[in-house]
Amino acid sequence: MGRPAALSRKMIVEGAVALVAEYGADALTARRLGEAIGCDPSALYRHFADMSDLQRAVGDHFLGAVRVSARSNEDWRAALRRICIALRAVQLQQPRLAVLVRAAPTRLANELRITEALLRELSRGGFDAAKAAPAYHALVELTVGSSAIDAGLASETWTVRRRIYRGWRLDYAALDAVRFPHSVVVAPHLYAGTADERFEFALDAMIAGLAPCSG
Amino acid sequence: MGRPAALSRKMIVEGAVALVAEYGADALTARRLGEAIGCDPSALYRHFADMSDLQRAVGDHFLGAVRVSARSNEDWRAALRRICIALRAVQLQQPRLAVLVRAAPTRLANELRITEALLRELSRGGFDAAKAAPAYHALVELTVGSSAIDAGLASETWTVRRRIYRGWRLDYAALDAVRFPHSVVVAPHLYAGTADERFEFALDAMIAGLAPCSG
DNA sequence: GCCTCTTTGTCAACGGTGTTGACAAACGGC
DNA sequence: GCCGTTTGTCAACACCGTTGACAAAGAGGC
Repeated sequence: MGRPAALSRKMIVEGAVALVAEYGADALTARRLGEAIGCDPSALYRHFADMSDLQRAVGDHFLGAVRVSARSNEDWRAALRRICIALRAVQLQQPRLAVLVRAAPTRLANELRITEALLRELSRGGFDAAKAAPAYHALVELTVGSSAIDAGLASETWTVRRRIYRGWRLDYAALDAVRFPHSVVVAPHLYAGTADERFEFALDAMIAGLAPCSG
Repeated sequence: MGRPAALSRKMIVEGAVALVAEYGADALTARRLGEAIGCDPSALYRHFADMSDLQRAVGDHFLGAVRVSARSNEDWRAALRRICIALRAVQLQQPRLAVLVRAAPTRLANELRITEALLRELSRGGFDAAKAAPAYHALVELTVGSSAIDAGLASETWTVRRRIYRGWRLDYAALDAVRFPHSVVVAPHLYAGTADERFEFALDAMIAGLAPCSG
């Protein structure tokens, strides 16, 4: 009953995804989305409580790109590593949306799928329920948190990022060697390589620390 | 020469800090700050490039609360742990400002101080320059990233947080046991305890993973 | 067929944001 | 006393999320 709906949550999310894919997450405003899908901005509020509600739905849509299915002959550590790296890659693609996905578990379809996969691999690694939960939280905090840090530069090109990192290294190297002796010494190695490499180093350390000295 | 300055970066930051301390980081807008310190909003732009520049300065001010000086009879691991926990605590106090501090190294006074301290402790733990840098990045990514995740609820009371966590646990427990078998089993342990406890578990795992099976 | 109820999209508006450009005040140097 | 420079003020621009009143359009009861 009532006036027939010209819009739906699904249609709105699809329009929003297209908008974000083309113009970036900053373009995801009520007015721009309304113009893109041909409706008044306020019509969105008939289907979503507020913009953050819509943003969560869009963010979960992007999580759909994370492949979590088990692969043959893949160690549970390797599987955890692969899933976390894929999760991070998606977060980096849409940093603005990642902010909302990470603020609280959305418990939407794709997030649940990823959570289930991580817990599955931990179970395969011998973690019982009580031990899997803190390990899961540790992995998610590192993965999602790392994405938050690197998201700011994710939209820059590889060349620009390298130049920025070099600038930071030079800044640390130029510090007063009396007040900042260790910073000056380590400066050449700070922000070396890519952010992905730094994350993978941290991830490997975390996985190693979760299951110390065991198979 | 020129008209004498009634404002200064320092005065503005002090006013901004007072504003944030009293009304929260959301209150840190050009108009509200201008009203608080008795100047036109646009005057702020004579001293800061834009609002994010000002926010970085305010964020660094709050980092001043992190005590980094070495303590006697403190293991380097314990020192790293203590500094990271203190850094996280500050970030959680001002989550909105933390967003900017973590986006890129501000290389402002207090951030440099903390960086130097972390590198100092890693050096004490036997890390040479090439090994200290990735370990430093791993610790910062975990610490700052974890803060980002928990910041959303940091302003709630202990009671409210507990209720929210319980709601999430119940949501995971109520999932379809066929599609989400591991989630359902682990559900009672997800978001158990406090966010601080979860972070400290992750931090201990990370520190253990950085220096595996050694003294 | 009509009347009513409910849903849904439109419209205009409110209060807020960061930021900019033109202008005036107030100093130091000549 | 003028001149150039710095600095604060003012008004405005272009946005933002969100809300309340209103109109369109179907469903159900009579």
